[in-house]
Amino acid sequence: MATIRDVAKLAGVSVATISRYLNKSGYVNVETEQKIKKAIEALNYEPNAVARGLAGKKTNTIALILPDISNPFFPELARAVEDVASMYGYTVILCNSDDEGVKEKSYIEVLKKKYIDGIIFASNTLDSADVEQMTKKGIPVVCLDRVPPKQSCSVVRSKNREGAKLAVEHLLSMGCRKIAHIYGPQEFITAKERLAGYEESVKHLDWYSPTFMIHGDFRIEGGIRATELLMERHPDVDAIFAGNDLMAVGALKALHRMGVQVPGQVAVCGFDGIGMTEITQPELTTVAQPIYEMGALVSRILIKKIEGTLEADQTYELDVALVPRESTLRRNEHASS
Amino acid sequence: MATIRDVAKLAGVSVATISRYLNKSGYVNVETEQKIKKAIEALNYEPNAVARGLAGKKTNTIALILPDISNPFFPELARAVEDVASMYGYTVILCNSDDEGVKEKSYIEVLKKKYIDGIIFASNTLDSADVEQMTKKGIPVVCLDRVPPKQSCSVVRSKNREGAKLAVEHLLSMGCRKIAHIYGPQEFITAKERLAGYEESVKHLDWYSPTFMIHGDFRIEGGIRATELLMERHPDVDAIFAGNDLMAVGALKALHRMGVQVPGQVAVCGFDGIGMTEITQPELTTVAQPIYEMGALVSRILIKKIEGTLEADQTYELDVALVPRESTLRRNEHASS
DNA sequence: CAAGTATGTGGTACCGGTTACACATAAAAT
DNA sequence: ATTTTATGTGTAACCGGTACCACATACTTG
Repeated sequence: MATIRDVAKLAGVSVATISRYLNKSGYVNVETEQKIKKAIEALNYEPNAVARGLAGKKTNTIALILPDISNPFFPELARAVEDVASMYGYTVILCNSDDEGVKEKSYIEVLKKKYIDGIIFASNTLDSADVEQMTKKGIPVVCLDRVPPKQSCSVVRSKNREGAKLAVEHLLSMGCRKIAHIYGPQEFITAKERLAGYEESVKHLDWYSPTFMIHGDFRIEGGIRATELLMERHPDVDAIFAGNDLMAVGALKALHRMGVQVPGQVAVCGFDGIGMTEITQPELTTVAQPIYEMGALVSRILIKKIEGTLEADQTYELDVALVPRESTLRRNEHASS
Repeated sequence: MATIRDVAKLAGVSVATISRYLNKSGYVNVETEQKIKKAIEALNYEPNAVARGLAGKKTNTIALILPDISNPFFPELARAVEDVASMYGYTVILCNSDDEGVKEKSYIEVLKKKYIDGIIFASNTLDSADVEQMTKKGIPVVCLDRVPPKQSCSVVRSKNREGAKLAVEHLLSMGCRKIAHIYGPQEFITAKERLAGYEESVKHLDWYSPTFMIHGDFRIEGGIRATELLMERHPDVDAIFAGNDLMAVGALKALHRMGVQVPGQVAVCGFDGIGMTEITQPELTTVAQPIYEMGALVSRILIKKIEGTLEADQTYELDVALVPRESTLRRNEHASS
């Protein structure tokens, strides 16, 4: 591999001039430019990114820390992050934290040593102290969805509370009268907000009771167990709003096993809009987050922070959209509540 | 951030000694060791990975180039790769190639500049010339599943032909008599081999005809279209073996739309063993590849090559396993063919 | 007792870039 | 005519490590 000094020698100029040429910083004469071009061509020269990183403390690398890439919510997000990053000339490091603070911290240690330019957090546990520490050390951080908006960094999230309301309204409009909610672990702000939205929407209704709210783990298995518990406790429910799509899938599975018709006897609605919702039978109604857009946005924001184009930390709240599908399709549409 | 020279100064020794201590290379006196430890502690010193990378041409970073992380086959694989990598102290860079040669090459360019230690290819287009070029430049490459085994690098793959035979045999044992195959794009060696396995298994049967082999694109949509075409052409098929799970899901969807019972009228079997197969209705029988194990293995092999523990390029063929589920469950089990 | 070897440490070139600063020249402004 | 200012280029320190080599002791060996 040729180095900048080789190029300098061949072009008959100094390394400084080459560097200036490469970075378009400072003056370079047109003729010199030609000579340099030729030399670079001839030597097949590629500037060494590591050396650049060391000298400039910038590596054009960002990290994406998420709980688990094999959780179906994240691949699309990761794809979006990487698409935007690569568009801007950045490379993406993938980290699976399993939502464990220890792992997160150990990743951060490594990433700092590697002069990573910025971090996207889609993982949970980190408290704002940690984040602040990062940003103070000059490493921009952007958080995604799952972080309480104590403004120590920019945050991209979506309207969970509103989404939950959309779901409940939709179910009501479909004629459902007893709508249960399977909520996710309350450490997740998303789970909390969705639960709150649900509660707000239903608490004034005559059938309302806290026993319609059942805990789940944000995974299929949890959705199954919650649904079993629910149907035992309230055989008369006619709708389940799950705190995320995975649990909704679980609900579907459980109901199918019990021989309960969906949407005939019980309607089911999820939240997130992951691809899976289109392959269940019946297809799953869901409150879709714009997953790809969220990833693209979070990536763009991080890069802007890195490049100094953006200063103020801000919270971006993206709209969610109800995607009505078969799992909530009922004959008596638009019945009055 | 403290540097090695700060530590040296505080400990009253030279940087060389610190370096020796850090890398456990060469001698360091026990007492000196204590002083160094203290100094490191006091300064909260962390060696700079970029500087190390520049000096040692080793970055403890590997790249995973795959077509698209949002293809459900890859998240689990990526997870495995990252798990193993992080266990060995490596960091993983994620690249989505969309199976486009141009993108692959541009990633490779960047990765070389970054002194990446090795590359895992789960992407298609690269020919062995490219791979050879890499390995010659001292960058170890390991290929996954989708690459023709012209031995220019180590390859991890699974037994596609055998898997296809398993699928056909299973369908036959379930009493199916006319088994169609939706094959994937023939640029993919996996698709080719599965097709070959299918053909071998059925060509001696009296109903065999090339018209039972239909082209699909390895995605849900392609599975749907292929199934529609197939059912029009051969309304009498009683089983579909799809070249991958996504197309099997498509088949399921198409059949459901047509009002064809699965497995009653038509049994469906996929290939890959992605998570989706457990959430369809009916659940999908599939020839499961050990996806996580493949990822873990490929990662381990790459790291061994990087660290010189492994020299000879080898091909690892992993076993696949038929996972029988509802989509092929037929009354007349074990009927004779 | 001289030579050889294991132990311990320091000086410094080097990895391959960036960039501050000095210096030179030509054109524009005063 | 002199001072600015814009243009163009080179020298060398620096980023923060690694590792080769020299050198100094303290024991073994022959």
